[in-house]
Amino acid sequence: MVTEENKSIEKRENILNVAEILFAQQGFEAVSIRELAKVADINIAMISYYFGSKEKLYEEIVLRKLTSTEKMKSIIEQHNTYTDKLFAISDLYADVFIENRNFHNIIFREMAMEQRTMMNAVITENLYKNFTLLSDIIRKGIKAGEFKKNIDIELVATTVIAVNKLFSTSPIVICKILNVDESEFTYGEKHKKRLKKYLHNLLTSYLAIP
Amino acid sequence: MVTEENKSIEKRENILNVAEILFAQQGFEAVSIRELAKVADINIAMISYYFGSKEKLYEEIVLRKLTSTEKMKSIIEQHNTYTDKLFAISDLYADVFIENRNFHNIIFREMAMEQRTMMNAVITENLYKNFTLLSDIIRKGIKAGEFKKNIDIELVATTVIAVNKLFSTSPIVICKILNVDESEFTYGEKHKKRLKKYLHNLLTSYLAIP
DNA sequence: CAAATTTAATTAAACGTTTGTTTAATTTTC
DNA sequence: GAAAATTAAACAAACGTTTAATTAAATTTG
Repeated sequence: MVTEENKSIEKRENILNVAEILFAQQGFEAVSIRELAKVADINIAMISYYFGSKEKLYEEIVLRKLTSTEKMKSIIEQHNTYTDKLFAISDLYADVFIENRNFHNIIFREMAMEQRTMMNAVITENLYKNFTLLSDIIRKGIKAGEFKKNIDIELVATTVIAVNKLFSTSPIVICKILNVDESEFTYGEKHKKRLKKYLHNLLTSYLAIP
Repeated sequence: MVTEENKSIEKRENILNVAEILFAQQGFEAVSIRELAKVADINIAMISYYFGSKEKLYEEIVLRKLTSTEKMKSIIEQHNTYTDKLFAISDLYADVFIENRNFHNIIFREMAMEQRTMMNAVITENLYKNFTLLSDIIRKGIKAGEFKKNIDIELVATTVIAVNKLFSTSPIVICKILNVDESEFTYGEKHKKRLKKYLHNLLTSYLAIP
C-alpha cells in the first residue's frame, strides 16, 4: 500500500540514493546541486527544502548506512569456534562492502582525508569499533588455543578490511586483474564466493595451528 | 649551485609539491586555485602561466610519479628465489606507498572513480602492469615448486597492494588501530618494519610449502 | 458533503559568492 | 631594450542557497 505520506518519503529517499551514487562516483565537491537535481528529477530548491543544505544531505547519507556493531555482534554470537566467528565477519565485510560499494567508496574517501571533520570523526569511530570486534575474536582465539601465538593481530584485522575494501571499491582495476569483462562484472555471487573463499584460506594458513 | 634558471624550476616544482599535498588531503575539486596560490605563496595567475590550467597541473602531478615497471623489474632481477623476489616487491610497495602517500591518496581516489577519464585509464594501466609483475612472480614460483599449487594468484597479488595501500593512506584510523599517538606516528621505520614483516609472514604461510 | 482555510510541496527566478581563467600593466631578468 | 616573470584587477560561468509566487494536499468549518 502506497499512502500519500509514503510518496513524500520515497522522494526524499530517492534523492539520498541518487546523491550517494553521484558522490561515490565523483566525490562530494564535484557533484553540483544542479546535476544532482537533474538526475533525481527534482527542482534544485528541494535539496535545501528536504535536507537544509548539501552538507547536511551528505551527513545523512553517511550516517544512515554505517554498519552497526550490533549486527556484527549478533553474527559473532551465532558461531561457536573462533575460526567460524572470524569467517562470518570476513564474509559480512564482503557482503556489506560489495552490496553498498557506492557508500563505502564515500567512506574510504573520507577516511583518506587528513583534515579532520565532524563526519570524519564519526566514520573513524565506527570503523574502529568494527575493527575492535575483529581483533577481539583473534585475541580470544589465541587464548583458546585455536590460533597461533605469534601473530600480528592488528594487521590481520586490517588485512580483512583492506582486501574486501579494494576488491569492492575499485571495480575497473579489479576487472582487469581478474581478467573479467567489465560489463559482465556486476559483483555477482561468483566473484563474491571467490573473494570469501580466498580470505578463508588466507586467514587459515596464517592463523590456524597446523 | 643555484643558478637563476634553477630558481624558476624550483618555483614550478614547489607548486607541484604543494598542490600534491592539498589534492591528496582534500580532493581535486575541493582545492581552489586561490587556496593553492596562498599556500604556495604565489600569484593565482602563475598556475595558468606555468601549467596552462588546473586540470593540466593535476595531470602533471599524477604522471610524474607513477612507479615505473622498470624499477620493479630491476629489483626482481636482483633476487634469486621467488620468495625473495616477492618479499622485495612487497617491501617496495610499502616504501613507495608510505614515502609518497599523498600521491597515492590521489591515485587510489582516482581509481575509485567509476567515470572513466584519460587520467583514469593511464593510472589503471600502470597499476595493472605492476600487478602483472607481482602475479608473474607467484606463477613462476608455483611452477618452480617453491609455492603451493592451489592458491589464488590474483587475489594474493591484490592483497599485497590492498594492505600496503590501506596502511599508508588512512593514517588516522590506522593510528587508532595500532594504538599509536597520531602526532608521533609519522610512518617511521618502526611501523614500516612491522608492516613489511607481517606481509612476509602472511605470504609465507599462504604460499610456502610446509 | 462541499466549500473555505491552512499547511505542505514545488517551482522559476534571483541572490551574493566563489570558481578557474584572462587581461593588461608592471617589475625583474638577461 | 627585449624577454620572461609577476602582479592586481576584471571576466564570465557556476556554485549553493534563498525568495516569493504557485500549485497540491490536508484539514477545518458550515
